[in-house]
Amino acid sequence: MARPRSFDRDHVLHAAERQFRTAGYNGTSVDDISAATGMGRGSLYATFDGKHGVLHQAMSVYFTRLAQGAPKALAGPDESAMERLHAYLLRAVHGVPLAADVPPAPDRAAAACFAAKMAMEVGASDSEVKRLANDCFSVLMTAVADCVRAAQRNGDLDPDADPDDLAYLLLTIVRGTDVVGAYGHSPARLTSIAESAFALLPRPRHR
Amino acid sequence: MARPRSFDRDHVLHAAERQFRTAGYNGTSVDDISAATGMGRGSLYATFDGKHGVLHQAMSVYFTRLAQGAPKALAGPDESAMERLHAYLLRAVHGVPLAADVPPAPDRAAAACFAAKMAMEVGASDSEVKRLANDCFSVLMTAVADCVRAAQRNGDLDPDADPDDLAYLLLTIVRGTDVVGAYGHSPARLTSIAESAFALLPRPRHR
DNA sequence: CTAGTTCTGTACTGAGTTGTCAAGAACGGT
DNA sequence: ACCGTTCTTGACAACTCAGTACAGAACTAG
Repeated sequence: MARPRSFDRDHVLHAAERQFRTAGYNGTSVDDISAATGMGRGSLYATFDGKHGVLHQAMSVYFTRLAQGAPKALAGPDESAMERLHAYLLRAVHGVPLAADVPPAPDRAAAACFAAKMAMEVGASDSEVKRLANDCFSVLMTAVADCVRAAQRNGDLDPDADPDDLAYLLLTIVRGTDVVGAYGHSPARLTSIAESAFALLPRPRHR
Repeated sequence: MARPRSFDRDHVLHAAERQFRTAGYNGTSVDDISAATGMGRGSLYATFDGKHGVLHQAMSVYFTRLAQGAPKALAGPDESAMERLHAYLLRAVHGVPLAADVPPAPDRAAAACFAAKMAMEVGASDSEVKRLANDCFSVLMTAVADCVRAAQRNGDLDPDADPDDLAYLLLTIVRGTDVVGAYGHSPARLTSIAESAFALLPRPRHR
């Protein structure tokens, strides 16, 4: 009946995410988004209701990606829960990739968690961004806390430790890695931080 | 001989810092800076060379503030080194205050480390910002690492732990707290994170 | 009091920005 | 083949912004 869309919504929001990540929200104009996505101004406004809308929906897609990826990366048999936590910490060194098949990022500041970066920049004046970022965090929290519980069941972590507290701390470290990475520290240094964190996880009391 | 300045340089840069913190670099216009500082456009350009200059010099002042405050907060007798580390972690919950006598911040996103926030937003495209932020980090690193060494001397921390690694990790956690705070988590939650981190610090091997 | 120097306020320019609109293009049903 | 519907494109007007220029104010040495 009508003319079909000539773009793929997810693909467009993906490109917008990359743009927002590299230049920040206030650092990208609608024309930048237009260039990055290939969509014209008019279509952008009609489809996403301008910059605000593009950001919100891009964050929503990002959330979906996390909600699928994080549990997949962290769920599994109790025996290998510690390995998964270890791998998760080490992967944080390279930042959050745009997609599974895309190399994480050229410069480290653009590799930070999209939700975190937007929350830091405009979260104070845009409560929707804050809410979306919080949703992303919650999804990660659940996945990490579950993995911590698995490690506890397997006797790799102190069963007396509060798994939620531990998960909060681990995610705080992961987000902190984004910041320290933005300072320009080498991947080797970030790896060393991640390893230190892993080494300090509370092991079960000896015997 | 000539007309004297009618403003105090440090006071102006302080006001600019507050503005940049709350609205971000790209979110504040020169007029915003003018309004926040009380200086006219002309004077701003003549004195600081525009927005770039204001940011760089504001960060420089911030660096000076850290370079004085952090060692003061973390240096002291070995016996109380652990207490100082503990207090430092807990203070991070409320963010970095604008000044010693000013309450840290209204909303938590503006309470994050000024240097870190700027590095995250524009560090990728402004290497001077990256450098200044790194300087801030280095100053903190030295102070924290020294305090860790003091705690080790006093037998409160495992002497086999690398003090630099530990300091990097602690600062990563502190910066991560800024991010988690920006998500909107309660101070109680942030305090819990800080306490968890402190509890996991490596104690000397029993006996 | 005057001359010289530095600072301040404001108006201006050119570039860049946002959001809107209308004209045309691509489709499917009839 | 036509028509209604939906999408796209490009242009447009109003506005904001960064940076500059200039005229005048504040001050002091002599």
